[in-house]
Amino acid sequence: MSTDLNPIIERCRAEGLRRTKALEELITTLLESDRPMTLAELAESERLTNQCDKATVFRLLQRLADKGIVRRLGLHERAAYFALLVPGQHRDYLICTSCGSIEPINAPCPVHELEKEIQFTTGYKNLYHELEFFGTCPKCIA
Amino acid sequence: MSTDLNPIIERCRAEGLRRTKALEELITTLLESDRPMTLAELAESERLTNQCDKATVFRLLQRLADKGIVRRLGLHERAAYFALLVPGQHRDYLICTSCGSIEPINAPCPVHELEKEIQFTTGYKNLYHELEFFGTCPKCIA
DNA sequence: GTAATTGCAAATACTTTGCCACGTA
DNA sequence: TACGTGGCAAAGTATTTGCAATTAC
Repeated sequence: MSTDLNPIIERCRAEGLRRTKALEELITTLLESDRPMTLAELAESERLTNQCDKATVFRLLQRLADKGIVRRLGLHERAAYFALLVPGQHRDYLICTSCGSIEPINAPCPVHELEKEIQFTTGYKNLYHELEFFGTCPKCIA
Repeated sequence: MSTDLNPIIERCRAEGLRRTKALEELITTLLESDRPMTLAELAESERLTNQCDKATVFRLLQRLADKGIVRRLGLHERAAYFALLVPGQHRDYLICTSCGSIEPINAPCPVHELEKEIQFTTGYKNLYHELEFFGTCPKCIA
């Protein structure tokens, strides 16, 4: 990533977070990574392992997610989700970030072209994808 | 879902699974649900709660996932993933189901149109999406 | 000085396994 | 009969919290 540390720290400050060494190192680690990371990976990463406790990293991530500065990926409940795989059928989902409701999307999935392209350019085999939309549902807005 | 139970059971049989009451009820429950479900939801669902133990549901799901009949959603490690949220920047990922490596995708994301449409038709607010491609990477194929 | 932040340890939550009994083929 | 499957209970792993001490502002 080519983004700079300071503007992000400024956003944190604007949200009322204090500028601590742990915060700086955490943001820097995420900036240097070009992919999502787990709590364990972060806590044991070079910059953080001797800097602070895993619980601190956890709480930082929690605050940052609250403020919209990081995002926790996945279907949000702590548990794993399972779905039946019906040949020739593909489902994408719409999930309310407030009440957690999940509903299937009817619209045709616009990703298949890209999927083929990725298969071609990267050499990955057996490609499939997961696509989820998140937002606040009408009930939760009211 | 409008799909029928028997063909799926037949696929299970073809994969060497035995036709048990628990298997039938589990598949039926997943068929009746139009969204992914957690282990706990399944184990406590009407059809299964007095039918079998949670461990049984777990092992069934495990076998079915092995055979490609159900899919476990998400980034596959048991842990939660976190990513920095950079305004104006969106990332999709390509993940190897064998070695677990994650890399960002450069191609422009083809989902924004659909996202707007969903926002319009469903009344959800603050929409965003997550898109991941899964497959076997070239290294793991070799 | 005050409130946010941290470390450490303990508590939860969800997942996974061992072992022996049981049911399907 | 043979081997996949099931129940129950225990172990494993990741997340989350309590509380007193510390630090940023």
